[in-house]
Amino acid sequence: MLVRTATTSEPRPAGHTALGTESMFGSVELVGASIPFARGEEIYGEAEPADYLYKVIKGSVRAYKVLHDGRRQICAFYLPGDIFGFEAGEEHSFSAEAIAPSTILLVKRNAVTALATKDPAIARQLWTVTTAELQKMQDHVMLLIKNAQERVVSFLLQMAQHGPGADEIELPMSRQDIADYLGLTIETVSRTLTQLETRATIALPTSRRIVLRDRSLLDRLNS
Amino acid sequence: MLVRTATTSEPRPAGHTALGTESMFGSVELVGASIPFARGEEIYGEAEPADYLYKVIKGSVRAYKVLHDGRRQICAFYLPGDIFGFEAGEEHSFSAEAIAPSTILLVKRNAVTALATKDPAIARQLWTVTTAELQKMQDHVMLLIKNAQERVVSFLLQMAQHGPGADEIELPMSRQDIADYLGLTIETVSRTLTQLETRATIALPTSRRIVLRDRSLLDRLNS
DNA sequence: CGACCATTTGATATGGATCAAGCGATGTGG
DNA sequence: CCACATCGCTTGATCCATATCAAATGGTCG
Repeated sequence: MLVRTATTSEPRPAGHTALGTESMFGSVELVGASIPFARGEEIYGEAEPADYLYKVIKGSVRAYKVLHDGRRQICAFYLPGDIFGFEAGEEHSFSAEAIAPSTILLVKRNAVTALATKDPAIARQLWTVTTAELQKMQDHVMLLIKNAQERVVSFLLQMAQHGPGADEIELPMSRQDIADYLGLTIETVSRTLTQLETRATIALPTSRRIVLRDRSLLDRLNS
Repeated sequence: MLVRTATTSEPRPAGHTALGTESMFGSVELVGASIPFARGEEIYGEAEPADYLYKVIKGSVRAYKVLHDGRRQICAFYLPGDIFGFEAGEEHSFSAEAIAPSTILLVKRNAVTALATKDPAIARQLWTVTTAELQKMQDHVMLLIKNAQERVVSFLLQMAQHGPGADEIELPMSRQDIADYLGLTIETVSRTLTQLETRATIALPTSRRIVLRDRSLLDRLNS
């Protein structure tokens, strides 16, 4: 899910005219508040009014829903540069929490949409970010029909695309978070990772740090 | 997934100012071609240029992706009134086929987006339809973490919201299509349906026609 | 009627869940 | 500085929901 956003903080090739989200959230009319959140703190809850759009400046965020019986599904992780909080209606359809100590930039949704009606460039950016989100959701659906190993590998490759270090991943989330994102149990995630380590496909220096040892094999396992 | 679109052909209450998709696809500048498709015929394929937006006039459509090994995941069904073909990039990220003989209205995507930059109302509609699509995808993700019975029940209730007959559903798609949408096998779908019938929760006059006998129980099973 | 295809039903296998225990890192108080 | 509690993770044993394999049934069209 973290794959295709065009909103990383990586340098852009010169001459690339990409309508990054910089202008949307960087617009003088729109500067919002940069607010710190503690680990585990709620940013917004399901069914709360969706008055803001959010951008991760530092840290990471999980967006999730809880079923009646307590099962939790994490719909997305948002890392620095990602924008979230888009909603169909006037209310949030899921909750969002900081995974680690995070800084989040808040911008009034009204302000953005109002500006979008005047400035086609802003409108176009909103569209781009939203369809990218749609794409990520579709990818998530495809992920959920795969088997456990494929899910874990897909997840690792997604995470690898975000960080700057190509083959080394620093996970901001717990095994439980990964499990709830992949639709697996914590035990299955753990077992799958040790299995990959045993086969020397990855290395686990610590539980939160993963080194991709055999990228081509991982790509193959990813389908 | 078929739940929350505001684009059914049902009569709207008088005085309701909903920006239906009527104006978007009905705009004089935008009238496109109404094209007939045979059962099983491809409307567009994955990775083809996404030059059009589509609206189902008659019939039904399945949008799907196929994994390397042949597993097919149906991402969405589109019924009369539904609009589809939104994409993040310049290419379709999945394929679309007519399930039954269908009439599809095609409109140049360029024309719509160009018009959207001039007409905020059109832009707003595009936004609404896209976030509704996003919502449906999220619902689909939540569906895929449920057990077989819950998935089938969710599906039936979704389908029931579309048709005018509250408790009687005419399915346009095969068991295989349902299975590929729910991430189950055809056998599991069939067994679950017979099980619901045995318990008098539904009736199956024919395999394509389903009567919801105990709506409150179904609602409870849906979570 | 007979061929074909979709659906249902039955028997068995299996991947991942569940239940349960062990382990390692981190932190706290004596 | 060291017992000891805590928490997140890993590992093991068993169970179960759904997949898989296989066959029977039923509906449709020539």
